[in-house]
Amino acid sequence: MRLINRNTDYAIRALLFFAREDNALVSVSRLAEELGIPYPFLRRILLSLKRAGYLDSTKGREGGFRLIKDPAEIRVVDLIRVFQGEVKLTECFLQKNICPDTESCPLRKKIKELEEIMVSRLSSLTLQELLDGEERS
Amino acid sequence: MRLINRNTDYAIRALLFFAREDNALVSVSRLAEELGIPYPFLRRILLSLKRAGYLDSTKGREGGFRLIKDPAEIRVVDLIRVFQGEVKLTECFLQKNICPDTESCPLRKKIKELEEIMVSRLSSLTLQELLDGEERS
DNA sequence: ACAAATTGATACTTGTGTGGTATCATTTTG
DNA sequence: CAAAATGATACCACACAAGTATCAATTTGT
Repeated sequence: MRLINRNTDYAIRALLFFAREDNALVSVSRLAEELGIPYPFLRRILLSLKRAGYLDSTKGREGGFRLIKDPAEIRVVDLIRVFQGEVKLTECFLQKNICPDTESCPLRKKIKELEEIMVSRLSSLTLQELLDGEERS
Repeated sequence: MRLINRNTDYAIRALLFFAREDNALVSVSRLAEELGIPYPFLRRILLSLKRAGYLDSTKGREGGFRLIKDPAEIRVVDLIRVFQGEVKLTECFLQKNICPDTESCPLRKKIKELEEIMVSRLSSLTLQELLDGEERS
């Protein structure tokens, strides 16, 4: 069971790097080298982050990506949503035929409670907080 | 992202059925029909539950499985462990090369916190509680 | 002008895990 | 002694995750 997948993980690392780099323009090739992430994989991730509004980019030689959002306003839960979809602990099969009635199933109710706790915690976790955590250690 | 998979889900439903049936001997074929679960799949699940100490069985005609544990002592977290392994939100890749130092990575620390909350909540959730929840609704 | 270096877009490959099936052996009982 | 049950294990199919490859468009240093 995995809370965040590789896409999300890499995305967070990349955004932290951009933030530490003081929002400078950084090319994928440099970033891939710095972070030890496969170049073509990272490229696709940065494109997604751009489409999601976290980065902008300039093409051509000397081009690259740049952070355009305040780390204090980048929430981990939203990054998870970009790469993995909504945070739902009760996926697919619990719903359909077997357990049609959401409200009456006590197991589903309990899992739903857990889900709400997770989402609320993840919602309050921002990249800024992760940056602060780095410095302190 | 899924907290419990199909094995665990079916296992819980099966154990609840045994409990409601007052620990009587029930054959896989009957149980499969009652719960609408594919027979051979359910069979394998019950075998696992037996090996894990929740059920015993008698062979032969008129044979079947029987619950041998108090629902108040069957914890959902342990059932998850049987079918999905330890509850770990930080699986595989966060550990190895990329982020070798467990303690210094603020993201891992946060995820670890979440994991502890989940495990503690799941540990206090027993089948008896699910049974009580059913009656009330 | 033009080649090199970059982003944009998307299709492809590969490995693993989940959900489910099939088969054969053993045991019990009407 | 056949039917019906458990015991054990091998196999199959699909989905998803992780990663690769390719081609087009854009910019810039020389």
